[in-house]
Amino acid sequence: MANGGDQFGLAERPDSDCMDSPKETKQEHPSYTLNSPVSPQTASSQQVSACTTDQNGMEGIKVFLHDRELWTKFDEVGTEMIITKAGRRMFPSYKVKVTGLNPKTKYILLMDIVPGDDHRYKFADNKWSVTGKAEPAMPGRLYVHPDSPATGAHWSRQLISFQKLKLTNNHLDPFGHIILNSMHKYQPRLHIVKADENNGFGSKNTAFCTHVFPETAFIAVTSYQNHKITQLKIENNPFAKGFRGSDDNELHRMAKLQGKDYPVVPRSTVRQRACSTGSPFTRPRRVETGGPPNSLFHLQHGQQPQVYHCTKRKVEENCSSGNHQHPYKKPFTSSSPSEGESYYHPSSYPPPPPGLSDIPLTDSPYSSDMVQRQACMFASSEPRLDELNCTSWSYTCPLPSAMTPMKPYPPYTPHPPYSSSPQGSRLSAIAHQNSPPLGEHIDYDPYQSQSSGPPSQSSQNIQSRQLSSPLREYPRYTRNLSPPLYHTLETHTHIRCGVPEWSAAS
DNA sequence: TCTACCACTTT
DNA sequence: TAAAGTGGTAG
Repeated sequence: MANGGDQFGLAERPDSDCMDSPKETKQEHPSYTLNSPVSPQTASSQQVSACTTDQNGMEGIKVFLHDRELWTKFDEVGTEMIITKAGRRMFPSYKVKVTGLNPKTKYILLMDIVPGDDHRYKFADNKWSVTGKAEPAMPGRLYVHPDSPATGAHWSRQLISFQKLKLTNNHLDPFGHIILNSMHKYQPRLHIVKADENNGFGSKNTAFCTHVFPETAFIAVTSYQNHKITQLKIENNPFAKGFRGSDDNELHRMAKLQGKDYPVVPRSTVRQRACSTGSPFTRPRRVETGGPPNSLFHLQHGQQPQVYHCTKRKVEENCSSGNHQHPYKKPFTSSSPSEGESYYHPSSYPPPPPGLSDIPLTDSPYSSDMVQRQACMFASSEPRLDELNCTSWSYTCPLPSAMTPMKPYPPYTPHPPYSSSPQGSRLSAIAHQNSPPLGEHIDYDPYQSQSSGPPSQSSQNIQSRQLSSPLREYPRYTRNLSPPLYHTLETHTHIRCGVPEWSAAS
């Protein structure tokens, strides 16, 4: 973030590597990619990392962050996202361009937001600093893109926008919004899940890959802390246009708002004590080798990033009814790719977001229905996709085991009373895996680009963790439930103790 | 730290 | 025109 890095201490990303972003005028940056569990892959050392595994058909997928320049601006100051009881959209909006998808294969695109570390922050003296240990992570929720499932051709056609995703601090949120804790750091992640008939969502080996753009990390707040962020929001968010203008205008406007006939000093002015550009949070620099930033999941020394692939498996019949085309909704109206995008490496990591298995991969009446809804949130379920059944959604949230293939989990238990559940889907595992604070669980080797190695311990660890991790059971949701609920998959994010990925400035 | 409300804006 | 998305403010 700030200072060329990021305010939160995420590893820096190579800037120069705007890879081949097709036609886009703006640069796109590939995200870090982690592949599903089956076979570990290594991210390419280049800017564009792609899923290279040839086993699950996810190889070659590249994701580019749209408007990366804007994200970077925020990141340099220390991005803050407002969270409200009713739910607040993210700004900048999370939009991506995806390439490398098989035009005829169906995919489900979803997002989740995992803890960036296990700290609670405070903003004082114009800087963020750690003020304590993080609150227990909320049940992770997945936001399934409303167009899901859709063919690769569809996803590749235009910018994919997640702008309707909303953040809330209401732990009992009934709308399916992503639940976050204020003053905590988070990292959005994108998951691409293969949804063809041979790779059903509920299958054990659902192929998927995860992409993480470090510059999209942010601290959740109930009101802006850093005035620079406020100004950036006002300057760039069309809905905040009313707050733009000259100082005089602002004074008059505020006076009017306050029913005063005299100018008042804008709060921003008062509050805004020369914000220092630097932020206490500096992301660890990426590995010396210069590979892609390993930011999120900081690499352990000597460890290589691993990409996991889920093996394909036939979709359970009841889950996937085939490939009917689902009526695509209106094309994204979001700015065209040319507006600028940052690329990022696709990171397909181990566990897909929890609850993925619950998402209808194929067009089924149900999926169609989903399509019509905005966001599909999924309550995370079991860690294992294979166990999910499409009839009812039973969500048990295990600890994010799969996330960290290489290391054992520290004794951190965000959600103490987990009821063990025999079930677990890999997808859900993904969610769980994803849940842990970034950087701690995923060992990601930016340099290893092609998958070649055996799953190694990763998968083993994942499995063992899944087995050993306590599961939390959630009520079963039937399709008769209100729409919002259906779209939400909750996953338990798990905060681990350990070295914060984003070093806190102190 | 959080919430409800406000005026203003885009959609 | 209505609905929804903005940040600011008071409490």
